[in-house]
Formats: sequence, C-alpha cells, structure tokens
Amino acid sequence: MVKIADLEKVKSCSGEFVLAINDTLNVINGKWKLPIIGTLLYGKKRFTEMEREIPKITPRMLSKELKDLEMNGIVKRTVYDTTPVKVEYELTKSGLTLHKVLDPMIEWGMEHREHVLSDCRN
Amino acid sequence: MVKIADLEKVKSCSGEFVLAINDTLNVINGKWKLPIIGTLLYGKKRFTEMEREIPKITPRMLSKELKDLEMNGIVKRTVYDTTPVKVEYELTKSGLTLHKVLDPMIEWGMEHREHVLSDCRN
DNA sequence: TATAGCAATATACTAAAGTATAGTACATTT
DNA sequence: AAATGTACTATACTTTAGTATATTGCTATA
Repeated sequence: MVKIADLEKVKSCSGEFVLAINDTLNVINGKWKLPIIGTLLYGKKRFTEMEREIPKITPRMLSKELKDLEMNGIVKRTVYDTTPVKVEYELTKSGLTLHKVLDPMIEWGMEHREHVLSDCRN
Repeated sequence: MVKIADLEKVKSCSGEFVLAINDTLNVINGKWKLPIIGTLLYGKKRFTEMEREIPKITPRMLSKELKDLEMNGIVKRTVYDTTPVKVEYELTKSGLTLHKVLDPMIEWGMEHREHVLSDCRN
C-alpha cells in the first residue's frame, strides 16, 4: 500500500527530474545543435569551415546556434587579434561530457528502431 | 596522421549517430511528452485522469501527444468494450527502457547546472 | 429532464523555430 | 579596380508547435 505523502514526494521529485532533463534537452535541441557539436568533436573550427562542413546550414542559423551553445557553456569562442580577425570555436569541458548523454541516446535510438521494425514484420 | 578515407568513415558514421539521436529526441521532444511519460511511470492511466494530473495541459495537446507516443511505440492504448467505453494508456517495453536515456540526462543536467553556477561565482 | 463525467475533436488563433536572400565591413589576392 | 574570403547581421517570410475555446456523442446520476 502506498501512502499519499510518499506519492507526493515521488511526484515533486520527478518534477525536479523533468527540470534537469529539460535543461539537457534545451542544450541539444533544434535542428542544428547536434551537427554543430558533431563537427566540433573533431577539434577547433572556424565559422566558414563549419558552414562548409554542415550541409544546408545558413550563416544566420550557425551564428544563432553558436551563440546559444556559447551561452549554455557548451562551446567556447576565441577571437584572435590578427588582421583579419580569426575566430575559433571549440567544445568546453561541459560540451565534451555531453557524450554521456548522447551515447545512451544512440544506443536507445538504434534498439528502438529495431523494435519498431520487428513489430512491423509481425 | 589521419587519412582522409578514415575521416570520411568517421564522419558518415557520426551522421548515422545523429540519426539515432534524432530518433530518440523526437520521442521525448516537445513541451508535454516528458510530463505524460512521467505520469505513466506510476502505472496505467485514463485520459481524464492524466488531464487532471498534468497541470495546464489541454485535451487537444494530450490527445495529440498520446497519439504521437503511440505511433512511436512508447505508449499502448487499450479500449475496454464497456459502456461507457474505458480507455487506458500505459508505457510499452520501449517506453519503460527510456529511463536508460533519461537517467543520464538527469545526471548531466544537474552537473551542468552546478558547473554553470560555479562559473558565475568565479 | 437537467447535469455531470468520459474521451476526445474542431476551429481559430499566437508564438517559436527555421529559411531565403541580401548586405556589411574588413582584408587579401588577381 | 574587381573578385574573393572571413565573420557575421538584417529583413522578410514560411512552417511547426502550442494555446484558447467550443462542441460532439455517449452514459450515468440527481
């Protein structure tokens, strides 16, 4: 038998969990965040370089999403005081630890796809 | 030294990973998916019951998102042929395995928040 | 017979996300 | 002098996500 007080505790707790999950979701959400993080996994990149590597992205989106990722502490932006200026983007420590989230997502996504396919066959 | 062929392999591979991650993201994306999955963690629920438990959700959104989750194999919908009809929703096996994805997200979300806060202090 | 509950659907709207296209201000190369 | 490259920003638009409110068809209860 479950006491109502316990149930409430679990529920408010799960509320906090939802907040934490949403924090994480906000970081990787949107069409372009993952491709951007993806290219930065292979090292520092410059703006135009990323523009070329990420198919179909517009400079507006790249600029906007990089700002977003910078504000969220995922990406670090470094301006070199040369002429012309050189700007480099790289993942922060937090950005690099994202693999802890992404790896299970890859695994689940693949398993889930298999389940869905096998359900179609039966 | 990295060969271009290897680099291409890694890149196309990461492309597949992005697909798998997006599969996973699509399942939990949107304002209401997590709250809905959340209430179903505590067992089967009926429509109106969920409407009451999830603050501010409209029947339109609940209906739409439940359909979405059903199509994605996360939620199972059972209609009991009673009068009046009774409809129950519950998580499928795939739905229950989602915790493998959500748990790391909770952890990362909390850690990340701490990092951001400590960065503000320094 | 009126009212309430169940499980939604319909219609119309606003807000957020993303796209398309052009332009800026610098510098180097041809 | 013209073209190209870098790192963007501005404006206008379309698409998608979410909200607000009303209504449906059924049954049980007062």
